Amino acid sequence: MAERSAPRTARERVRAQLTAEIVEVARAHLATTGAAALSLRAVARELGMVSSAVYRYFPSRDDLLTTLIIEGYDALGEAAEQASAAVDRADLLGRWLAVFTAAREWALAHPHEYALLYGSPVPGYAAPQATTGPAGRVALLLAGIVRDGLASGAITPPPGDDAAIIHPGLLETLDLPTDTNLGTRVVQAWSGLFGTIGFELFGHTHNVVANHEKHLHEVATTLAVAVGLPTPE
Amino acid sequence: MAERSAPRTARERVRAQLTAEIVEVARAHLATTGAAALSLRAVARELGMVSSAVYRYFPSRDDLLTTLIIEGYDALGEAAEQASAAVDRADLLGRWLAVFTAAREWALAHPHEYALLYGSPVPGYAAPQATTGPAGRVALLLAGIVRDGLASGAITPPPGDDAAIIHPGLLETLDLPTDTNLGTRVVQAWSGLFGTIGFELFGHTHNVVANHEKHLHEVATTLAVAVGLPTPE
DNA sequence: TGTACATCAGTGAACGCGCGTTCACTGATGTAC
DNA sequence: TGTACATCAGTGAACGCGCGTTCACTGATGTAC
Repeated sequence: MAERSAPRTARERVRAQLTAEIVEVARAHLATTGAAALSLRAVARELGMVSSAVYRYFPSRDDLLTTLIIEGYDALGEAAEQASAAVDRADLLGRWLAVFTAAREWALAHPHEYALLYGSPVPGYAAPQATTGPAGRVALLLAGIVRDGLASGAITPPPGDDAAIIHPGLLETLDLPTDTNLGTRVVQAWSGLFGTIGFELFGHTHNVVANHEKHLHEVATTLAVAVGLPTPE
Repeated sequence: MAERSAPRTARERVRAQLTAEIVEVARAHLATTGAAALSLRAVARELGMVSSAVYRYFPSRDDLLTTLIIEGYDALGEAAEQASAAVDRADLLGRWLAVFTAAREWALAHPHEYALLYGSPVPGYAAPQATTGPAGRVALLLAGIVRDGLASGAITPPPGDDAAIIHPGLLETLDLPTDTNLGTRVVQAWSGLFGTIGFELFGHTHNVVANHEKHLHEVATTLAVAVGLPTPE
């Protein structure tokens, strides 16, 4: 709850570093064993410490998982944010496509982390409140692009009644109107993005899609049209 | 490999029934424990038999999983097919929406089975060839609606180059043209459907979407427009 | 119809494995006076 | 600067658990003559 201040003493510095090392090893194990099989004992073993010692750093296996999940969402979110920020701010479609592409690339580079974030819930694990913030970063990015388009007049919002579909508090937070379909379409784009990535990663489009990169580009473009973004021709 | 003929002797009938019972209990366990934690021993226990006896019916845990997966895809596929067949054949949008709605309802009624089919791959399990057929039933349904629309002239195919994105053999099997974007859009609709369902089921749209039924309806409509289906107004 | 043999279902014990978590403890590092 | 005490990291043993799979076996069911 209360944030620790920056480590002062030597002991605190060592502690912070070892905590980070545990997370790092756990993340590496994730990449080979998968989330459900992630084992505290195996992580401890690799670090040359006895399994009970890990409990000085994480009160339980679930807390270690929570850390991995939060860091995963943050890494993915940051990759998408950077890719989007590298594009001319006025080029809405360019930013939109950059988010889609960056998310896919991050997922391909970290397939097991992706599965931890967007695959089946880990049995016996309930995600705490702390994960919801980082989980929304990519969606926020997409909503931000749409908001910019609205402000500049580039986007003509599709007719609809978001108030009946989307949580009103969220529309307010995102600064989106309640009497259009924009919020619904943004959510659709968000789940469409990760649905497409998931299908590729989990093998559902094996022998179906021949060029996944081009396919995601098409999906992103179609979803851009759906939110009213102007596309060339 | 070679298909068994219908059971003749009493022993064969008993065997077929007990095999079905094992699968049934395993499916029930799935609904409470999740796929990764599904245990042969627990299933045997519930059936009042010793764990090694199950090996008379399934050579390994993975084979039991495979059976569950195939039956899951088939149950979902059948639900979607029946819902679609109940609609006037000429009402393309109606059939389309029926498939979306039926898939969501099946998923809500069988969340753990859904997770087994569309969630993260079970660690250490590789899906055999036999699952790919049943896995495609819903996609085939969507493609069939689009094909009907093409044949009747109701659909104006979106321009594009499916040949560069979709496996050409598949386009041939589905009897779809190679010089449009229809195949890509059908795949997008397919992954968009399960992406949306997955987001709902796995809690990603908690505090985001207030009315999931309406939301899926909107998503389905947007995707219908994307494949060129005529929609009212 | 009756007998001899083959097939199959189910048992019970065992192998070898790994897991999360607790607890009393030793010894090192930090802090207060 | 030196000493007495408190804090903390890491140890090692243990608890209690469940898992998939193998194997030699008993006894019942089916088959061929």
